Amino acid sequence: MKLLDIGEVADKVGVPPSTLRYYDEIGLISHAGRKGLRRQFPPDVLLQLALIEMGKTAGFSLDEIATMFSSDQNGDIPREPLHRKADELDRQIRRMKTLRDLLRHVAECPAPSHMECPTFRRLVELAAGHGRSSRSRL
Amino acid sequence: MKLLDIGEVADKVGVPPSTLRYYDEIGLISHAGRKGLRRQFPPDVLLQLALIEMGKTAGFSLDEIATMFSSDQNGDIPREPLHRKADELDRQIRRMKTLRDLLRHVAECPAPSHMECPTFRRLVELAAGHGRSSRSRL
DNA sequence: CTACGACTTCAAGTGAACTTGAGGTCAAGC
DNA sequence: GCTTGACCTCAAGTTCACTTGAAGTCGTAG
Repeated sequence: MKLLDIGEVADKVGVPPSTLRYYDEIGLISHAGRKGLRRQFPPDVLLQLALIEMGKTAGFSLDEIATMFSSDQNGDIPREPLHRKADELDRQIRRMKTLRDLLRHVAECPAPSHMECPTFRRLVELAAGHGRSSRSRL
Repeated sequence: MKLLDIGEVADKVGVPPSTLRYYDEIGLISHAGRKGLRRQFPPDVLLQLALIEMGKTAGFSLDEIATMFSSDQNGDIPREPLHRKADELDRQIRRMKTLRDLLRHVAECPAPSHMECPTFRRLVELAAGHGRSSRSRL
């Protein structure tokens, strides 16, 4: 398997090398060797970085992301936490859909102030109701 | 209209008063008076805070959230940016759905290492493809 | 009317996720 | 064989979103 220089990885995924070094340092990714001083990464790192980006988008900390996918290192997969994360994601997705609808509404609604628009208030209340069940520190 | 003490607001929305003071300080919310030294908030602040929570969940910074909904202060609503935010949310939602599916898959998949599971790789590649178009700093 | 508890300000501290800077190393192209 | 540019390390700095601490203020219950 041919290895990728840190610069290539950085270019391909669009993150600066400093970030890759940082991820390497905290053990989120790992290099498969060095050429001189330069870290050389296995191609799989591209997949891993895609996962990391996704996880960040979803609001997970690097720590959470690490534990999410480090599960496969030792072979034993803790299913419960993964299902819980998935459920959390589902709730988040629902809230984000509401927010999206809200934004689109605000963009179109002719009401002078959104707080006075019944549609707006209804959407927010709906969203607030959904959110109440799960407190997620971002 | 009856005003709410900062403590009541904090209890109702489940955030500490310190956070409310902070939001007040940066102008994300505003109080309608004081009773002694205590900030008194108009009831609308509850809606606003629900919006803020939603925005945070969606990965927006407090600054972005502020500009998103400060648009209605001066009466002129910049529609374009709102639609762009909504579109960004749509892409994010799609990525989150993929991540959710991924997590559920990982929880069930019997493969020894996820990186070796074709289903897993397909899902990640699919997600990576989606994500490529939009870079969102979280 | 006094004590209490929840608020107040202001400055400083915290943690996450990086970035930047100084000073150094190295492989590749000319 | 020397220059160049992209990497290296390590420490320190930055931003965001708060939290904490010290010292003080005030409305309400007893």
